[in-house]
Amino acid sequence: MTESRTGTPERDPESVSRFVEHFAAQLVEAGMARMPSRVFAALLASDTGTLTSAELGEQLKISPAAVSGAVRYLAQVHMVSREREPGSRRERYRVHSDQWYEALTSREAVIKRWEEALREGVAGLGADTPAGRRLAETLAFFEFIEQDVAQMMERWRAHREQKYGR
Amino acid sequence: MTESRTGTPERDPESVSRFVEHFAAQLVEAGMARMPSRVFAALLASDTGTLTSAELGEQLKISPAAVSGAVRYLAQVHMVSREREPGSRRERYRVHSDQWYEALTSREAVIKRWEEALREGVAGLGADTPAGRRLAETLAFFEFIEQDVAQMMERWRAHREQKYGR
DNA sequence: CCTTAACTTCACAAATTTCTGAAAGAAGCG
DNA sequence: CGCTTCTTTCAGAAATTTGTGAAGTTAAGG
Repeated sequence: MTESRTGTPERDPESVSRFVEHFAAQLVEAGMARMPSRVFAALLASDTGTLTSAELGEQLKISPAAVSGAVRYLAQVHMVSREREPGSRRERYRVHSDQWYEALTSREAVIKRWEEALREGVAGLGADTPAGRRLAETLAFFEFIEQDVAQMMERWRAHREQKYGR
Repeated sequence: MTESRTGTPERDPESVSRFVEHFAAQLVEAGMARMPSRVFAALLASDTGTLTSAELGEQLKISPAAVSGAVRYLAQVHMVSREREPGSRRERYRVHSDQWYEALTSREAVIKRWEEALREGVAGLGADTPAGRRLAETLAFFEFIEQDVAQMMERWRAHREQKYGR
């Protein structure tokens, strides 16, 4: 990696942009809206893991309105958190790894609603019908997953600690 | 559950439809397109776990073209499989639980592409930069998940076997 | 208080996606 | 073969989603 004379590794905007757009495209393909995907990718690729609205707008060439909307969504699904710079009306947005891993894997709210729909389905179709049994088994699967994913995250934390040091 | 005089549990189309639309709505909210979601939910709620194109079209009040498109997508992501009724040009579509649990949890292709994008990002930004390190850790997380999810599915199969008998 | 910087909301134009009807394409069956 | 039944493809109308500029809101700092 090339370095500037200050000792700070240089950030090639070209490389950053290539990653941001490429990674965002994958998120879009997985069902996430375009702006939130791009904003999130930009945060991931930032040095400090935080960016202000203005920085996001400039880097991604989007309006303040678009930043606002994207960030509202990302905060809602706990993929980023918002911070107020003390003594300023400027806002900072941050990716915090642990937080977004959780958001990604558990999707708790989503799974909970799937389970709810399945429970109603079992009740409506009858637990003793073939379809009812299928729905019940699907429900059992989700319940299992939900519980097991929590354990998986613990294993991940242990794994990372061992790999990167605490 | 009420039964008809034939001994077959009755399927109240009203209940079926309520479930189908409700569950499909959750899938849509999770990022899946509307028609595939509805078709999939209808299959889940069917007695045999299979339906023909015509049945799907009639039940969901959609055109043959819409069925075709939805089913093409579902087959592509391995959530349903297509079968040819022997001695007929009629096609049947089937949900097979194991199959779609796999599809849902692993999303192998998706994760692989995420990993690829992250790897390029690490290379482009430099593994020795703060951002590069963040991407590398994210990559490590996905690699860990990918491997652990496979084990989770084995645990599920064991769990189910014990719960429902093989 | 007033000014001003920053974020948010809103209405709308543009782009995209979705679903349909119609036509074309397979494949069984005589 | 050719008739018939089913499925797929395709062009386009309709609906939805997206992103913007402009106006509105909030709060810091005189």
